Amino acid sequence: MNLKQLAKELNLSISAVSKALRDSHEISPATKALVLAKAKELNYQVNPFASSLRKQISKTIAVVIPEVVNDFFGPCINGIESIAQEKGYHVLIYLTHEDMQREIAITKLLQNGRADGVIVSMSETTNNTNHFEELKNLEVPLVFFDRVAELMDAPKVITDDYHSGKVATAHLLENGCKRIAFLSISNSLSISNKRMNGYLDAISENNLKRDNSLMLWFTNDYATNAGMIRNLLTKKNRPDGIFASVEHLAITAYEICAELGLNIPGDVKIICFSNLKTAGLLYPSMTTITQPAYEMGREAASILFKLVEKKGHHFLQEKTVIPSRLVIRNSTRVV
Amino acid sequence: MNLKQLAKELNLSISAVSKALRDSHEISPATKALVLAKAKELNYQVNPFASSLRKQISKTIAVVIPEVVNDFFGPCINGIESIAQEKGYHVLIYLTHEDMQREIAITKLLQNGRADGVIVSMSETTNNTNHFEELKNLEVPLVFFDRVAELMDAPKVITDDYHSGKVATAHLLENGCKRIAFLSISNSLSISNKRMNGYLDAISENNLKRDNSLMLWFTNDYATNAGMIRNLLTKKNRPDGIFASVEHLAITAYEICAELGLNIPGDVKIICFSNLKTAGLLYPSMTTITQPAYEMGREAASILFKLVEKKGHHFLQEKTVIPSRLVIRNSTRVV
DNA sequence: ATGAAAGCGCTAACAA
DNA sequence: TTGTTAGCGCTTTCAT
Repeated sequence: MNLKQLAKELNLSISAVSKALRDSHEISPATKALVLAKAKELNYQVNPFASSLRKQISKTIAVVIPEVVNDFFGPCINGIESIAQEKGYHVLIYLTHEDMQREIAITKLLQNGRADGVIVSMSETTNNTNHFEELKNLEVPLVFFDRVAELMDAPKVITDDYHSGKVATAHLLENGCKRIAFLSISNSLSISNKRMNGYLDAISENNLKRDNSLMLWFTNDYATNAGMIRNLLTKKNRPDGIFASVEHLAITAYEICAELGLNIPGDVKIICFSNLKTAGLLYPSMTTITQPAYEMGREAASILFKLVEKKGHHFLQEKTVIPSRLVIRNSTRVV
Repeated sequence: MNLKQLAKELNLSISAVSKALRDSHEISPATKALVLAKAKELNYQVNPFASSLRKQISKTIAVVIPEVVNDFFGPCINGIESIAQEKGYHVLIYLTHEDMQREIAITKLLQNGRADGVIVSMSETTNNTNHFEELKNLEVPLVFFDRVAELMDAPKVITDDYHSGKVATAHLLENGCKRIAFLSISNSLSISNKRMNGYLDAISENNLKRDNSLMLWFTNDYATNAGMIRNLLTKKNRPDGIFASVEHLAITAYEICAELGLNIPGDVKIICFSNLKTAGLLYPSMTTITQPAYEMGREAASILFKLVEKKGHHFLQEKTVIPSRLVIRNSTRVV
């Protein structure tokens, strides 16, 4: 069923029908009604390719991400898709599998107008951004999120690690902690440092003294880590609060507490970063800070659509920082 | 950059260039080389809309799923996308948010050839399949996975719950368990029963007697559930193995064991269904059965492409059952 | 081996 | 208010 057939059925010209369907002001209400009714009756749907070819608009955006295996990118897709659905756009998904070569191949595919805009979270192995620059030069609107190309002149959506660190620490302070340990891994310095600065500022703003013996950087070896935490928790001046910047360190701490007979949250309060939906279930007495994945997806999509709708006008180049969420899960137990 | 411009640059006709680019046998090797070189130089990319319009083929598939928030649909997308990328197809994602009305709206969007085929996992609220029948009548290849439309004549990819139940139970038996409890929720009877039948058959095949007091169906209330498990574990003939058909029941059991001073896996061995990547980390002494989400995605996509490539020939209508995986996580501890 | 031309289905400028 | 027509860029048949 196409316009031609529909027009014939209605004894109207193709263009009249086309205009009626798009609610053009130059078509009489009566005709419009007629056309709409017939279109519905015959289940007419515009051919997206003809339309896109003619209008040079795809009504489609592309999302280029590493994988969809963790608790972050899934909700991101949800956020992006929800905005796209609102705006009547379609969403193409491309996975790089953390491989720069695939990322390059994918951006090639997007150089021909298949998508009106692209949302990207870069692969781990990506060490230059020429392929993204190419896209940009082709006037394809581009928004980065989470794993952003720092040096590129394009909108970026990231979480606020400093703020998260501060909020997490403040939460423990508000709950009576006086000696808060900061547990971190050292492999992504920028994030760790931001979180640590939040931690330090929260402490000084509460007129407490910084204690370097409470700040620990961990390895990739479980036994070593467990030992470090055991040391921390058995010394006479042990912390009454633990802020773990990574989930697994919190879990280890959780276990060591159990081993040492320390009560959570009675003796030690633990807070950590986690996007695990079931974290509350798993650790009823642990508080978590959640990356606002869904919101980041929505924000990235919103920015992209602004660019798409004013195609070529790169008026929005700054970084958008979305605060993480403090999720206090220890009050309710959901089963 | 389009064919016309490229042809002009080369002093060739549009059709010659087009043919050369698609490696037609009616173009001389010399010309082909010339064309390819120029195309690369000028970064020519075919316009997908013109091509699709002309060929009536989109080189795109659509995936219609409820959400991407859990540990199941994420890996599914990975599986689907990996096959699509191999085949040179693009992947459109549509989320129903468990809402039948959205699902209907989405299937409407797919009635105009935008996708060459559709992979569906139905929304919870979907109570009839007219919208899918419509798609099918339009000769759009359709494959269901996980949440399948039982009554529809279309390929379906599901997991093998009976087999999973059997394997889980057998695993405990092989590890010396004699009295294995079966913990289940009652809200999805079909799945529960299948898993239970696997459990029962494994038991009888090992010449053990069925003990109905070891089979428990739980509620949605944590306290009640905890009480039931506490009862189970404190009676004199307590089980030495627990097969939980749902993750949270296993966790509760895990906690009650701790509370009662029962050793895991020394006194009680626990196995449960879980797609949580971190399950092994969280519960080093617990074994899990994993839904093969990634494989299901790949399988669904494979079947779909068979249909797409022989469009209209619905030669593959049977159910594909993919066995779940037994993941023994207690041997290694990944941090 | 190359080129001319029709047309996929739609939109929009222009005519009537 | 409605109709005519010229493409959007590509593929493909048919001619050369």
